[in-house]
Amino acid sequence: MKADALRGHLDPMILAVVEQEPLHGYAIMEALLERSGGELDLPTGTLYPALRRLERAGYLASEWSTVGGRKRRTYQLTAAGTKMLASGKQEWLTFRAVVEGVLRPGQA
Amino acid sequence: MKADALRGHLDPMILAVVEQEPLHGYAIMEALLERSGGELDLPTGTLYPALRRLERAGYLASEWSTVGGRKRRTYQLTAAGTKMLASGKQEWLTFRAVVEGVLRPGQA
DNA sequence: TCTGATAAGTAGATTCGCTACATGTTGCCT
DNA sequence: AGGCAACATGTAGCGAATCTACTTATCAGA
Repeated sequence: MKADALRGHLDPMILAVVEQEPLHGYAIMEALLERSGGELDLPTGTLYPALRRLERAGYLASEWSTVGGRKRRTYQLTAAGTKMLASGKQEWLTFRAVVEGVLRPGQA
Repeated sequence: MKADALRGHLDPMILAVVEQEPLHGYAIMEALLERSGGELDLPTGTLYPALRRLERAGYLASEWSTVGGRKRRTYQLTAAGTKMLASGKQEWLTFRAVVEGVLRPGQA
């Protein structure tokens, strides 16, 4: 999968994996990897800046903790993040309709 | 629809609209607009550079003509472009599966 | 002891869609 | 006659987000 296919779609995906329960960065990476069937293996240089961006934007809130001698920053959805996720899901459906309307992926 | 959602997805869409018949730039814009149900209204500063990029990459070939006193550059798929389109469609399916696996857009 | 997994981060490059601008023709409306 | 919308193509430069490559540190197991 090409790198910039992800552009603009990563944010809602990150929000989606912390929807059920708060997770720390590394766990978010693993969750994305698992939910995508092994396709979405984000480099840390993508994920960590993205998390900070989402926090700065007010969609995530973070908290430090230490588990087994390792420091974790755990992220959870804010109210704004919940709204953002909902609208992100909606925008995905629109986007999908646009691409498929143009691409007609059924046709060989 | 956000601007950079399009990133990496525009190329196969452009190739798709010239699949059936060669079209000139302006007609490609209109075809995209129509097939997307009015959602995909590309600025010329996006489309024309994209067409040149696709030609430089060998996926499109162009030819000048004059119709009704107006100059047109008509683009058609090359053999490489046809292959690229096919793999682009395939990649779209993978991408869609990844996003939907993570997003679960069915869930509110 | 050394490697791999866990954990978080930054710096800098690249890419591409965008805004804004530039140019010219045709045809319709007033 | 004049003006404006639609037709038609293009460039320059900006900005944002993902990437590669690197850094730091702990812990478990071979």
